[in-house]
Amino acid sequence: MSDLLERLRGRGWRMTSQRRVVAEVLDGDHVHLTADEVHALAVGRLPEISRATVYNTLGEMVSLGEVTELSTDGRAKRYDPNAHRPHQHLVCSGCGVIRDVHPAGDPLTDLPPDQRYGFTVSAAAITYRGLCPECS
Amino acid sequence: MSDLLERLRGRGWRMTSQRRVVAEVLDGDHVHLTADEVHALAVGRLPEISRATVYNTLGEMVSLGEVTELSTDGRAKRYDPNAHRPHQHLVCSGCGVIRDVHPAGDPLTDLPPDQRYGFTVSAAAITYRGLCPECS
DNA sequence: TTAGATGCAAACGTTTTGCAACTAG
DNA sequence: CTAGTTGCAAAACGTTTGCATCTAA
Repeated sequence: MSDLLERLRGRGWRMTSQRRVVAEVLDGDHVHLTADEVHALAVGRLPEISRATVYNTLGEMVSLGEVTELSTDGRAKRYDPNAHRPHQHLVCSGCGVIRDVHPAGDPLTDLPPDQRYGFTVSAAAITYRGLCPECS
Repeated sequence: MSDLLERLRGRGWRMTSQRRVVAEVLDGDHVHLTADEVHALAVGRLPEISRATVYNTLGEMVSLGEVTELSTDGRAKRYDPNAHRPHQHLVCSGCGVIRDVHPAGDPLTDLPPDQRYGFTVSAAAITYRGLCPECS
């Protein structure tokens, strides 16, 4: 729980029941959900919410920088409500579930300038892959 | 160039003109291509090759472990023929182009056992993000 | 009151699949 | 000869968009 809703409110973001429910669903869970999973859970609280609104809302949260989009698995994107605290991801190759992990050090500092090829490097993400207890 | 074709032949993989052309196109280029880009280049050498065959062939190469699939950007997957030599990726947020980089150290060793949550961790990939010289 | 959010359904880009024809071994 | 591969077209999948309606501020 990282108070996503508070942060969005604090930014003066126009609040609607749909947006609140999307934020609550995303923030309440510690695994990272796909857009469709968010929609399924949101429907439980607000039956008339549409898939398009969920997609649009998630996209806006990403643009605001309050949510991170994870394209880590080959299938649907997953959304991470924990955009402020630096962390990395542990992905199960079997079921696609994602856990946050916090290895030591900042990966950005490990890429020497002579390996940046003129790029302006601004972020680094580490994805650890393996099998979760259930899948192994 | 990493002799992808040789490796595939060495595994007794049934060789056809389509498969050879896909392997050549993928291996000949140092940027990492999308399936559609591979198809476009393959058509230049073998006009009747179909999109489905390119997709299937790339998928098989991935299953064989000779090619790595990169879902790094929100768009189409890209394919990396260099599945042996350990390396990381530098992705342009503007145009999606991907470069190989070789930072020091093995990221796997940076994830302590108490952060593995029962997972059998087998791989770690670092994605550096930024803007390439053309996009910045 | 009104700029902006919603729901619907249709479009979109990427990838997979069913099936008959073809071909490497 | 035959198991495995191909091309085609259509379907599947995740996601985005156009537009009329509705609503938070």
